[in-house]
Amino acid sequence: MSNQASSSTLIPDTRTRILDLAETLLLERGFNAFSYQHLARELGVRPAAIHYHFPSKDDLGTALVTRQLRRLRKWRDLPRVADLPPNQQLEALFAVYDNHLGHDRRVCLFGALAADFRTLPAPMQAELRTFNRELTEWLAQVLAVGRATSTLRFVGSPAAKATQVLTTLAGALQVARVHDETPFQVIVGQLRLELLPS
Amino acid sequence: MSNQASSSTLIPDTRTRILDLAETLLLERGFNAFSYQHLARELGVRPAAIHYHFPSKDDLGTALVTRQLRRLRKWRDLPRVADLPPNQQLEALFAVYDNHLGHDRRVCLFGALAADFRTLPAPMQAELRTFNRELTEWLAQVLAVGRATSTLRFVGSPAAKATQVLTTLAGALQVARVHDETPFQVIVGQLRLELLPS
DNA sequence: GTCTATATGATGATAGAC
DNA sequence: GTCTATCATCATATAGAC
Repeated sequence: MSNQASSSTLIPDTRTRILDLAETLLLERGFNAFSYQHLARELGVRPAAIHYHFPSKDDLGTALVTRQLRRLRKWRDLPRVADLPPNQQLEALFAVYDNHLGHDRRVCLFGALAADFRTLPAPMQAELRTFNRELTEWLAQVLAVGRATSTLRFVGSPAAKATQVLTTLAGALQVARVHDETPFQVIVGQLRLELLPS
Repeated sequence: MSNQASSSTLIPDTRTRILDLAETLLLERGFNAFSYQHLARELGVRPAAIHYHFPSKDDLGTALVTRQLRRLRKWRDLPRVADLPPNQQLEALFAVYDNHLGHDRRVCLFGALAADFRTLPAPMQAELRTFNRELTEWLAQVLAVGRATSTLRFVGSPAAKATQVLTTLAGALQVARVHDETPFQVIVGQLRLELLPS
């Protein structure tokens, strides 16, 4: 723990370098499409070196989701996000997905793991459920306040709309992967058109 | 070709049995999560027997997408679908996704392949793009007619709305996989609420 | 504490038997 | 034409060197 990502040093330690690379491969190719060999080759070490930091691939996968969950909570609670009006919180959410698009059209964590879900280790499944539940609850709250203050507009319950919007955004990144950026922009444009009062 | 699925016999030939099982595994576990061994064990043959019918896994994968594309075109052109009014065509589409849900919460073809897209062979990628494009074009047409005849209601272009709705449906099956059927029903309920005039 | 050499099994694919 | 025995390679994982 001498050189963590959270410290002030600029050079990440091996553990963090592994996590960063694994995250890239997960979001760009899928969990079952990269191996310890891929990681090791890219990092200039032997596969077993990865096993030291993450005994099994299950451990690595779980660590990846746990880190993302930690990031979600941190992001959500940032003053520059938490203190925004609901319509701008929604835009901040769009910006996160747009940022994925800019990083070589990465899909989001949920979109990367949903299809292969049944092949994932149980702890990873549990963490991903928590991740999605907390994100949905956050957006439901944003939507509820937004409608109450007339800065957002929609029919149905805030919880239902939150589930729908997040599902659409996850899917939009997948469509962008299969085709190009256009459908993503089209979908987000459609969401804005529907949610933001004219 | 002595015993094809399209013939009147009830016992599918080996090739069709392979395709059916591979399709199940693809939609329930993902393309990179099943092997020729899995197929062979289940079918009671050796892995190399699969290689006879589909020389490489790439060939098998491509055949799977091609078959689904053929089915899509057939379904779309069925009188009982093509002759419906737009709102009922939309319901017919929902029924297809609901049917996936009923089959052990299978995701749709697109949802199964999008995350791992970059690891797929080029012909498979091309077929999946065609599949998604044709489905979107079909729905866009349904939506256009629906709005013109006041049986469906939405803002934005029919093409944009079609892209959004299909993306949402694909995502809804993925959410159902990760959690349970509830979010799927919630999302489809939300789509009905928004698209069908009250 | 950190990593390398090595083992064991699964993977996709070939050559050849029936 | 259809499938089986076999292969080379890659997968994850362990035991042990530094």
